[in-house]
Amino acid sequence: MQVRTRFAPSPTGYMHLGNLRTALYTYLYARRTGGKFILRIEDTDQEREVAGAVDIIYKSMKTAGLSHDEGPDVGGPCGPYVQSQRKDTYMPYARQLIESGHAYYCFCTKERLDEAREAAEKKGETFKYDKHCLRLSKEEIRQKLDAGVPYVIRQNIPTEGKAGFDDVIYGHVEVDCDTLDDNVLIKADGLPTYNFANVIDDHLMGITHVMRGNEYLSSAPKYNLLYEALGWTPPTYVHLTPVMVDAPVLDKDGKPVLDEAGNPVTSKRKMSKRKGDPSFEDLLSQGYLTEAVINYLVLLGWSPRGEREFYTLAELEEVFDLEGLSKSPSVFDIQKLNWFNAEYIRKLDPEKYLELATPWMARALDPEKFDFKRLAELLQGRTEVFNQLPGMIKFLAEQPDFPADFYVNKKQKSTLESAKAALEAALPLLEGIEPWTEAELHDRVMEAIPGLGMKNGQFLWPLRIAISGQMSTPGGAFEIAYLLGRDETLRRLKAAIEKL
RNA sequence: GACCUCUUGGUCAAGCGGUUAAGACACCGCCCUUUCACGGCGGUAACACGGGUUCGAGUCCCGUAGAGGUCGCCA
Repeated sequence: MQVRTRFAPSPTGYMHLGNLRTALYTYLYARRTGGKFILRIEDTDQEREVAGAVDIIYKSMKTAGLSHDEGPDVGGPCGPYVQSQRKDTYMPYARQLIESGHAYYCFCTKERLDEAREAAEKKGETFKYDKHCLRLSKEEIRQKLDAGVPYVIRQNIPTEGKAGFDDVIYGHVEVDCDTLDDNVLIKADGLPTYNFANVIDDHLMGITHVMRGNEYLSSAPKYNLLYEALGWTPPTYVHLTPVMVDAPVLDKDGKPVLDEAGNPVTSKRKMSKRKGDPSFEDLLSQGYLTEAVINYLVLLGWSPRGEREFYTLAELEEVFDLEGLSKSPSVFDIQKLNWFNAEYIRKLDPEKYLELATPWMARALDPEKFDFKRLAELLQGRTEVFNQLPGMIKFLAEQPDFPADFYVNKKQKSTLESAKAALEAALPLLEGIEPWTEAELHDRVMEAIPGLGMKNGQFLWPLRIAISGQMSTPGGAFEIAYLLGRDETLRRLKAAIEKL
């Protein structure tokens, strides 16, 4: 049987990384098995509708390279693929379940339920609907329906026995039915809840493998009960672990909580856009490469079981499997992502790098005044994330103030005295250099250093400090001098000698 | 609180009854070097705990602890 998987996000306005990873795994499994990948929009909560949110989903999937075979925008044999447009498909199944006794009308008001919930909470008990409306007679139900009393339809969970399901990652999971609540299947507005819609749609769309977040693990037994009641074969379940983040614990005022040593206390929690964790879009706009994010993400919770770490999407489509999926949550590690990103950036064609880096460099420097091409060559091997670029090069536009002890470097045998001597020797030397090219700078300076009785470091270290004002720079003294140009280099050099 | 699930270094993870318990990131040291980075070499660091089962357990079973999830007319 051909595999059919689906990614079924609800439109929230952004693609968070946990969702992206779920989409990725779901996509990969379909591709690997030669199956179909379906996109379905779960928008049955009309109160939470966010304008433009569906477009963000399309856009994110497209940039990530996760193309779907069926979906709202591309069509397919099982449409519509937007749940709010399938409103009428759910009710008949709900009626069928009522007929067979697996569901029932419920006329309880929200107020009554809230009270009951509160009462249960006070007693320290778990709230469970008391099946109050299950006891209504056919007559009573008829009357209320005719009178237009608002109602919902609830699943009628057996009061005894067990319910369970099989999961590829977790194996067989089973619970006592009496711990399960009679969930609402159809809401008062006539739309189905997720609990119902996912079962109906997955079946109608022929989904063979349901891959979704592990937050559904607890409710999966109920879904299986529904499949049974409808006489359908349940899909293969694959519940995916959440992506966590190890974040500082905040107190009521939003300040970090500190331990006795004064270090921030951290704890792991699910990644959350609302708590400030980055979404896919955020990462891209910060200067992460799509390929790096995908590569990092696929390995966060899945292992190819080898030593290889670099994979393109196309390669993943060949090797992804369910066996490598992890059972425990994984913590998102920005440092490892940064490393992946740096690796991908280094592998970029220089022209491509220049293209991507230019807007970031332009935030700090005027492209008319600086040689961006040369700068890009210098920067490519040192870029982790593009948003670090402006900070790395802004010293070229404006030299920062720096303390004199920058000149002191034990390893280079540079002291305040030697630095002063080096700079004073450098000034006339540089003044005579023509043309002002890196090669010329390099050759003339290198041939002059031995005659000054200095080590390379004794001369070059202070020179670089004097003209950059920084301990570390993207490039050595010659590169910086070239980028700065003759006038600015000499100006900075004179100012530095003055200060010493 | 109840129910479900999980637990190998700081992080991602390999391991599927017998290993000196891989590898990667991070960190530290050395080398290269006009700084930083890159690269090369090396290092610190883990099977949550307690019981079983077994000739033998990170691997199987049971407890305990810790963590995560669920308990909505949200998905």
